[in-house]
Amino acid sequence: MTTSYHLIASPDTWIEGEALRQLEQTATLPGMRAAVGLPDLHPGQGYPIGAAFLSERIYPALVGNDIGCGMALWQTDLSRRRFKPERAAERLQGLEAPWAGELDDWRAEFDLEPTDFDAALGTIGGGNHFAEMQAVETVMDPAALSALGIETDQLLLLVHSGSRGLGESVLRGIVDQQGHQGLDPASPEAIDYLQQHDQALRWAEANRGLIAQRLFEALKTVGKRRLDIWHNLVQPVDWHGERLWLHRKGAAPADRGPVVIPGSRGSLSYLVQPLGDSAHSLHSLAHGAGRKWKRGEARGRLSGRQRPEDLVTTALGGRVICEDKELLYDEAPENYKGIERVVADLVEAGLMTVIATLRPLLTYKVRRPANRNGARPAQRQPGFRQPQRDRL
DNA sequence: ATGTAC
Repeated sequence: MTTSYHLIASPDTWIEGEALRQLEQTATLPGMRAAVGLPDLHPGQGYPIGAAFLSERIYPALVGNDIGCGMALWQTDLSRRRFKPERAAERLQGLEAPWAGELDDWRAEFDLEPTDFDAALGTIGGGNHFAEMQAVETVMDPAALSALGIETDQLLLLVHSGSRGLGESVLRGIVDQQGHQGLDPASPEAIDYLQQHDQALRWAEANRGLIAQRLFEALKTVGKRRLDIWHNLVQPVDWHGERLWLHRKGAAPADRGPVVIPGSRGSLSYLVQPLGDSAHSLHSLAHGAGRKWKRGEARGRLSGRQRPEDLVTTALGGRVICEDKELLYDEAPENYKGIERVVADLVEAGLMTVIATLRPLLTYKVRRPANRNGARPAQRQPGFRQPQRDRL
């Protein structure tokens, strides 16, 4: 069966040919009913990222390895006026190490069995994952903002992370056994995969919660969770009376209330209100700006123009903690499409409205990465330099 | 994306 795909993006939005080819190819998989590319669509490992798929069968490889990856937003009680990014950065240390506290309460709260990966519970991970202190920049919908319980004079914490090694092991387990084929939802393999997948969703949610708690403790504040949204998952849906499977791979849900669509660390993030009937978009939205350049290409592309010390401050005046040079280049704002275009596409498609924009003040990625030889600790990060406000 | 593959 060949299913046509639907792309939600204006002609002005640049989308890589390889991503479209992957979207088209994925739409031809057996049992596929609908495939939607969102404006942050970009190539993944065989399957595109920034897409949603509706199918009769369950495709673990479409969800990918980071099952349960998503965004969570907290309201803190830190005054935005009194916040000193450099002081806060000094307090944020050792978040890569296993959490020293007791995990039993976390497991109980999120209904988790102990796993071999629990030492990573409460750690951010690599790639595009981060924890970021943000300030409300512009409010477009004050009523929706206060309904969410968000105060404009106190900082927010946005956490983007997933299920770390656990999701990876769940995917590897099923792919080693079944390859990339779609699973019959009634089969024992599918039932077993879904049970592990659902646990990985809860683990990822708990992970974001513990990451947030560790930052709150370091910054001597507290926070209240305002939303926690998965963008990598598969779930059953009732589609006109039929039970089908909705896969989201880097796609935020449009049917779970407000979501945050972050830009790169150098641009604003958008807190948005999904709208109305979004069946043609498979009840999905973009999950971010979308990469423009592949990981690993960035250093070669940028290192001639920008040094590491240039990359630890952003055009919006934000401070970045990232002591892994490769990662610092890989996640530089230049690697990402403009979030403004992505957001405009979704608004013009009638899929959402903007509640508020959020400004990144301090982005935590990683300190002291494990060296390839495991020996020499990373160089101390260069000091904070005053951002160039005139570029705003 | 990942206690990464060789």
